[in-house]
Amino acid sequence: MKMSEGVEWALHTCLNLAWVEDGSPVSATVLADYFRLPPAYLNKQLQALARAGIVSSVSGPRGGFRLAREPGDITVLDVVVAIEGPQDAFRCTEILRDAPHGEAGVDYRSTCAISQTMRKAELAWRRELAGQTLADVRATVESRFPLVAGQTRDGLRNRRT
Amino acid sequence: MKMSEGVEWALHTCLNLAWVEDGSPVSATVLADYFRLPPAYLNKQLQALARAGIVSSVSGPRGGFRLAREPGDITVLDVVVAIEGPQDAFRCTEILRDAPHGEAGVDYRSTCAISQTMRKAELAWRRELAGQTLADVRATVESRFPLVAGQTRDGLRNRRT
DNA sequence: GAAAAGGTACTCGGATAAGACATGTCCGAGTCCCTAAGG
DNA sequence: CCTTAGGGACTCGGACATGTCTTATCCGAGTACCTTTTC
Repeated sequence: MKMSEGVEWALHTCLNLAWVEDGSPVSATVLADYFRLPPAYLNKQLQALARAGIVSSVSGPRGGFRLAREPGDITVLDVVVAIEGPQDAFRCTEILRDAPHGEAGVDYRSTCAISQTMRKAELAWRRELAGQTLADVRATVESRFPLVAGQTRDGLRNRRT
Repeated sequence: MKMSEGVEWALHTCLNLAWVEDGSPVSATVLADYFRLPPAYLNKQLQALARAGIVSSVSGPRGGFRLAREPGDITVLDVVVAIEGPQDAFRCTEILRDAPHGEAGVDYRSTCAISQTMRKAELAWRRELAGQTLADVRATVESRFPLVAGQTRDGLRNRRT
């Protein structure tokens, strides 16, 4: 059970975008260079974020990506789902149906106690992630490390050609 | 982020073992045939459970697997960790270290706000799974479907050669 | 008849292939900006 | 000098290789039981 590494990239990149005060787009190349990541692959992740409506893309010179919504309206869960997909980690394949007394018409995804337990746990996980918005994370960082906001802004600006 | 299918197999199989009142071992072949699963592959999962001390194995004819502890002392988390491994789904690779102002000596796994958020969510997930023992699951099923316990016992007994 | 040695069949256990998914890369479609020519 | 058409460069977007992990299978090590032989 390994989460895609792109989730980490996407979260940090979204946080960086949240620090760009003017809504000017930042190219995938600049965003990738900031963390020394493969530009083309980060671009791929950003496309997923764009499809999910978290960032909006601008083509052409001076183009790039910007946050499509306010940081307070973007939860960490939104980003995770955008990259990983909406499916749960635990997928009940309803093996009870193949058991001796299994019946074809029953929906074992909802009746099976094990499936319920796993789903309940994932729900708790999602609840935690949905309770943290990008604005919350940004505020946490700014209160602990006040310099970071300015450093990031400058770092991204200097990398723009 | 997909959890191994073996987790579902292992949980259902452990639950079946919890219904074998006498501690007689049940072979992997019988356990696999009960759900029409590939025997050799289920055997592999059972080996992982044995390494984790959840089941104990007996070699030779009339051998097989039995629960190594009381069902009340086996949590769902124990089984999941035995199959999936102890590592978290989200692995912080500390990309902040490669950022412009990143420092080599800092442990970003503990300071990074994003890493903390993800870890907190996984902790909530683990807490849910650790709160459910195999005895709890068994009791839930028995209260809702009183016939299942006897059916499972008979089903496993009949498959023994 | 009882005991012991040997063989046999059945079990787990780890080493070994095949497939699926995440990772990484490349080139094309679209867009804006700059340049330059013409009015 | 102003307008406008054209070229060029830069961006996203999706299609195409590669690596790693899950899935699946196979054969060997070990053990209990049964058979057979001997006392």
